[in-house]
This record gives sequence, structure tokens and C-alpha cells, in this order.
Amino acid sequence: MTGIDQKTDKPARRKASKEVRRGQLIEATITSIAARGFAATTMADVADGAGLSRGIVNFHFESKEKLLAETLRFMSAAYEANWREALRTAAPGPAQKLWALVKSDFDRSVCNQRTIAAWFALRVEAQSRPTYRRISRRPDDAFLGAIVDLCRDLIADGGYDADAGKLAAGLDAMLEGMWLSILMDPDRMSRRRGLASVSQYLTCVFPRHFSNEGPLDTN
Amino acid sequence: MTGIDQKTDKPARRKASKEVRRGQLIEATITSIAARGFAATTMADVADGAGLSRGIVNFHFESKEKLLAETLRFMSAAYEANWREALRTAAPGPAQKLWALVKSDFDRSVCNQRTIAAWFALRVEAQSRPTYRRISRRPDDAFLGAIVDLCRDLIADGGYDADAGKLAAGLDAMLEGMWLSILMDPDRMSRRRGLASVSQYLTCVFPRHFSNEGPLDTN
DNA sequence: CCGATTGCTGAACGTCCGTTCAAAATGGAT
DNA sequence: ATCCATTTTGAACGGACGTTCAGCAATCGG
Repeated sequence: MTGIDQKTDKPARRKASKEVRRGQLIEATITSIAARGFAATTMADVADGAGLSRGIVNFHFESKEKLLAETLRFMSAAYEANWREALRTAAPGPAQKLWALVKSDFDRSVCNQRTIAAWFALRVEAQSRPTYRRISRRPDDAFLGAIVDLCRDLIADGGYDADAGKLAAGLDAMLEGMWLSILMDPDRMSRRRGLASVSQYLTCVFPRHFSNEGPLDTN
Repeated sequence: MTGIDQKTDKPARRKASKEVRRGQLIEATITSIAARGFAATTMADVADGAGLSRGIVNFHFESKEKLLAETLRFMSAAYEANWREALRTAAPGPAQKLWALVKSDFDRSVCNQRTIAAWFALRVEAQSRPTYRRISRRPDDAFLGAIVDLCRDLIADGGYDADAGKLAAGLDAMLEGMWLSILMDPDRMSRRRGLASVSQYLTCVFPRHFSNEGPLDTN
């Protein structure tokens, strides 16, 4: 996909330029949605934000709808890549992995005002358009599935009396709710506080695997 | 403000009629936002939904902005009234009260596709307009404050080793996240399942006060 | 250095939406 | 029955937005 290869770098440059432009426009879209809201974001805003002319978006994307769909797809992919990488590089053991997953949700790269604002604006608005719903549905299912698996492992390992599905659904909801709190009331809720709250719950639910400072070395 | 007073009931009737119209239009607004989304909701949609003419909204509300602000205010008030009533009629004891609070969040009157869809659409879009933010800010603070108090009482009563602020913030986030799950993926999450998940967490966090079926009679 | 292909521009067009307002309808008071 | 205040209507207006496209600029093969 990168194109920094092959014998000639001419087509590479063209392709790169095209992808770079699309990236610029998607970034400008996110910025505009975060600043102005979804409803108030116009094609002119996006073009101006990217420092380009008015007709540029219809050239690189076909329409406003396609631009928004691609923006949502981009953000979903970035989110999924973040937690998958965290899971991949985590130390072995379900507690370490769950902790890595939770922590990744509060990474600055995905958990910041701009990203969260655009994220919810797109998802909530996408709610009324079936085509958009599918874009973020599958990644969501994968994330929840990962949590369910880890909860099941923890319950089996620690002999806890709890239902993995219920715990996973609750944790998933708490994480998304924390993003909302950070978005809506940044004075009260922050990445640090959010992580501390979730950590408190993990400590209560899986006391043999977690303390308030993180996962215990019970391997 | 009600006008059901004074010697003559003329102004009362007029005022009532006026309030009824405003109510109709607010209901039509909620319906339209839930069905079409915030961005696609037009004044004509609202008027048609209420079975009235096009210029009617600007007569009863001054502008579209004011209509949306009033709709948000209406929904916030309805939500707050619901949990306050649940708290008022709850049996004594922090466990009973917290359970009543949590259960009220899954009442059909506030927790249904239509209401949740409009709720998040309005709140997320209101995010970019400071005027709208204040409308839902204060009720939110009150709700969180009530949870904090109850968590503090439970911790003191049960001798749990946990921080009330962290637990309250986490529970608040989980409840809001459950609404989002019900909205985004109704096939997977429902009012019943959501309540069961939260109940599972309460059982883990406050084992001396809750079981999976609800609060224990430990008074 | 010179065509040709690709990338980009910005003005023009048609549509849609929020608002306004003069006129009609409604309904209670005299 | 008549009058007046209030409520409602629907057409018209002005502005904003998404899209289109003919033309310009830049880059690359020859």
C-alpha cells in the first residue's frame, strides 16, 4: 500500500500523493467535525481546513457521503489497530493482556478530545444510515470478543464466581462511557482518572489478578 | 408558570393549548431525530410529523436552534425526574437506593431506542455549542453526585476497600455505555441484559450488599 | 524541450432549508 | 351575531450547500 518500492518511483509518487491528499482531507474532516460538529461541517470547511480548493473533495472522494464513510472507516481502523497492537505486545497471561487492552483505550493517540468528539459524532449520526453502521460494527464485535475471551480465562484461572459475558459487556460499556465522560466533562474526567476508575473495578472483580496499580504477577 | 389559577380560566386554556402544541412539536422533533438523525432533521420534518403547517415551529419556538435547545431541556428534565422519583420511592438503605437508581436507568420510559437515539444525537451535537452544553451539564452532575453519596455509604457500611469517587465514575460510565450498546447493537444488548451486567458488577464490588438478583436485605 | 496525462482550481448552477409575513381561520367575549 | 385577539397557514424570499465542469498547472515520458 505504501508504494515506496518497485524500480521506478514515479507511479509510487503519484499513488503516494493521492493517498496523502486523501489522508489530509480525512484529517481535516475529523478536525472540522470535532470543532464544529457533524451537522455544521461543510465541504468548504474540509477543503479550507486542508488548505485546498473547494472542488477538491469531490475529486478525491466522489461525494460528501463517501468522504464521511471513509473517515469513519479510517477511525475504526486506527482504533482497532491500536488495541490489537497492544494485545500483541502484551506480556503473556490474561491479566496482563486485559490490562494492556484497557490501557490502550486510554492511549493519547486514540483517547483525546478531537478524536473522541469526531468518533461519537460520526457513530451516532451513522446510526440512522445502515450503510455506515456496518463500518464500525465488525471492529466493535472483535473488541468485545477479545474482552469476553480474557474474562473467561481470568474466571477460570482465579475461580471467580461470575459470568464472563456479563463482565465483558459491562467493561466494554464502561470503557465507552469513559470516553463520553472525557468528551462531555473534561474538567471532571481525564485519561488518568478514567484508567484509575476502571482499575478500581478490575481490582474488585478480579482481586487475585489486579491491584489498583495494575495486574499482579500471578503467573 | 402554569396559569391554572386566577379568577378567569381563559388565559389558562390558552396557555394550556400553547403548551400542548409545544409538546407535540418537541415529540415530533425527538421522533425525527431518532429516525433521520440530527443532521437530516428539518423544520418541515418536524411540522409534518406533528401534522401541522410549515411555519408553525417558528411561531411556537423562535427558531430551529431554540426548538432543539428546548427539546434537549425536555429530555434532560424527563431523565432527571425519572431517577429522582425512583430514589424518592426506594426502600431505605444505600443498597436499596443504589439499586433503585440503577434500575430506573433501564426503565422503558427513558431507555428505549427512540429516546436513546435522540438523546445521544442531541448531546453529542450539543457538544460543539457551549449554550447547549450547560443544559445537560447540571442534571448530569446531580446524577453523579447521587451515585457518589450512595457508594460512600456502601463502603462505610460494608467496610470495603475501595474509593467512592472511582466506583461512582465507573458506574456512571457503565450506565451511559449500556445505553450506547442498546442503541448501537440492540440485537446484542437489551434493557434486561444491561441490568444483569451492572448487577453482576455490583455483586462483585459490594458482595455484602448485592447478589445477582438485586440488593440484599442487610439492614 | 515538448506533448500528454494527471492533479487541481474556482466560478456557476440547481436544490434545499430556515425564516418571514400577509392573509385566513379559530374561538371566546360582548 | 359581531368583534377582536390569538393561532395557523402556505407561499415567497434569501442564503447556503453539494456538485459539476471547463480550464489551468504541474509532472513525467519521450
